[in-house]
Amino acid sequence: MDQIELVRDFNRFYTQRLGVLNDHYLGQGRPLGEARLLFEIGDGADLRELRSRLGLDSGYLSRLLRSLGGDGLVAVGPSPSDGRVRTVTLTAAGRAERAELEARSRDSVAGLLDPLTAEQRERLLEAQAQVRRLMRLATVTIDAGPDDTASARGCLQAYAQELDLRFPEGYDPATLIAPGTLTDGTFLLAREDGRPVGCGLWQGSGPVAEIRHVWVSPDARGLGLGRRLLTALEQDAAAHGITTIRLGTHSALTEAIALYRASGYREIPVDDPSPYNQLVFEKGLVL
Amino acid sequence: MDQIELVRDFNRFYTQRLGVLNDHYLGQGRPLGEARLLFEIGDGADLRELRSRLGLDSGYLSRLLRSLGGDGLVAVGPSPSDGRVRTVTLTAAGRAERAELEARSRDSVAGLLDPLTAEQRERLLEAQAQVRRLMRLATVTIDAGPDDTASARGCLQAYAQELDLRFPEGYDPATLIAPGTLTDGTFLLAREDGRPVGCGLWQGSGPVAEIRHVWVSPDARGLGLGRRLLTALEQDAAAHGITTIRLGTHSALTEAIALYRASGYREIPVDDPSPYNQLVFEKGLVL
DNA sequence: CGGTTTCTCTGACTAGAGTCAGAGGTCATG
DNA sequence: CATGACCTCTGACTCTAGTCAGAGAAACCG
Repeated sequence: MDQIELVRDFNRFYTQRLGVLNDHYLGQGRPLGEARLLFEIGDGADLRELRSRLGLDSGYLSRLLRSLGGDGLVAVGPSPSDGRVRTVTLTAAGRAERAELEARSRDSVAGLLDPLTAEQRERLLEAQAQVRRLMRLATVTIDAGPDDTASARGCLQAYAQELDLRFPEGYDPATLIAPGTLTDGTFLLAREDGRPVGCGLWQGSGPVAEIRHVWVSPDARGLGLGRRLLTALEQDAAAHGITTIRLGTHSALTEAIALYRASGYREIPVDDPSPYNQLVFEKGLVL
Repeated sequence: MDQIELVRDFNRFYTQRLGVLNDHYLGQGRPLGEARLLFEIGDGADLRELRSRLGLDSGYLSRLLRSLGGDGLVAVGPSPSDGRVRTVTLTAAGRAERAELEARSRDSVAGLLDPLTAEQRERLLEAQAQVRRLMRLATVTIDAGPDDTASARGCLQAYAQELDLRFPEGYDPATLIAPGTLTDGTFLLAREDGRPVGCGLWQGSGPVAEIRHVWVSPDARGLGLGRRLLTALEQDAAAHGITTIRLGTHSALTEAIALYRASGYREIPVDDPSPYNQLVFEKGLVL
């Protein structure tokens, strides 16, 4: 079996097992759509928000809520801030039912873990975490785009804020590339499910260009996304005729430095106007 | 988050990702039930067999096939061997459609693997295999039962056959415990999705009892099922007042010997009537 | 050979999940 | 205060998935 078949086989296996688990804990009169809604309402939510979060038709949502309301599980009322919007909250009965669903779900998972030894459970969790990290990494998209969209600005701002915290001397946001001024180079934005989770850019017209502002959102760290971004930047630069890439970094950014070294960069003497670039690295690119 | 929540969280993550993958490749007019059927028909199958394999109502299956037949994808005809039974085969168009479904599925998985490096793919596959092994192990049930059911006899026969192959001197099936004669002791049968995948028994009335006939089906090896069976036998014996457990084994069974040593058994001098028991191990039980 | 069992098909239903087109209320704005 | 945008609700549908009861043909068994 090749890799693709192995993954498909695992997917089949896992959906089947999950189906058994889910049928077991949801098999209690309540249709799936309503059960999902009970969870998503949480401590009250606007219908508008629920609709977009669950991707439901407004008529369908209305009907689901009426059904739940008929069983006394939810109460729908006007939003205090906007008279057009309606908010839904769980009643005591609704919270009880949600708690029962939660408990059933927990029980069915507990039943799964029960026959395993403590060490086997650890191994299962670690393997699941590994699968998840790699699948998250695989589904992050990296695309070139303008550096002055809201998402791009958000990433760059987060980057600046983080450096300001991590550098003993702080970080002056004016050091950032001015939005919209990147003409010789490419800005790459990484997204997970549409949400921006990282960025980076390269800049320069000659045979030598510089990589700057490589940043990965805290909740997407440990996936290997920094490396993917770096590789994507190198490939894009090489495709634009760049043969040597440089980058400067601060000695406080130890993980970044390790990544650069592991990616084939070698340190060169510092000759850089920026006070933050305490180390400079260089790598030759081949197309 | 505790272990149960971590597993639930992974399940949510994986179903969501799988949903995206599946919607992508099955999003093409064909309802899920019919698509599944197209796969399961394979190179022709009896309706009776399909029904039991997929757990379908006979009326429902009939209708699904009529719909597929209306699109010219399948042909239903009488079975050559039994006039009551009908067989269904894929037409050329049906094979083409199935191939297209397969290709879409493969493409969507290939798209997932594509951004990963070769090493990351390896790690993903290994982690998936690990998850699968542990989940298989966790869902195997081990229950005490009579040793003369069809399932039990099947396991014991397979055990004898395998020993006959592995022992240079062969194995005499008469050495097996005679079915139905196990009075002092317990026969345990391991099942995966109802299918027997292993067995084992302990026997003896005194404070000392013997574990015999521990066997794991080849397709369930590497899961850790041997250890689960051994532990289950020890616990059952201890619960019946046994304080010392012994077992004899053959020097050709190296994995079994390793398992016994790792499980706290220590070798004792051989004092056993069976010529196959070249080594004897012993372990004290605590309730 | 006749009765019983097995297998398939048909018709009549049900429930869940979701879509679509308005109706009518609420809000922001010129 | 009129207008358009926004939000929710209702009624009328559709499609999928599945259940149930019974009819009719074929096979099996004594």
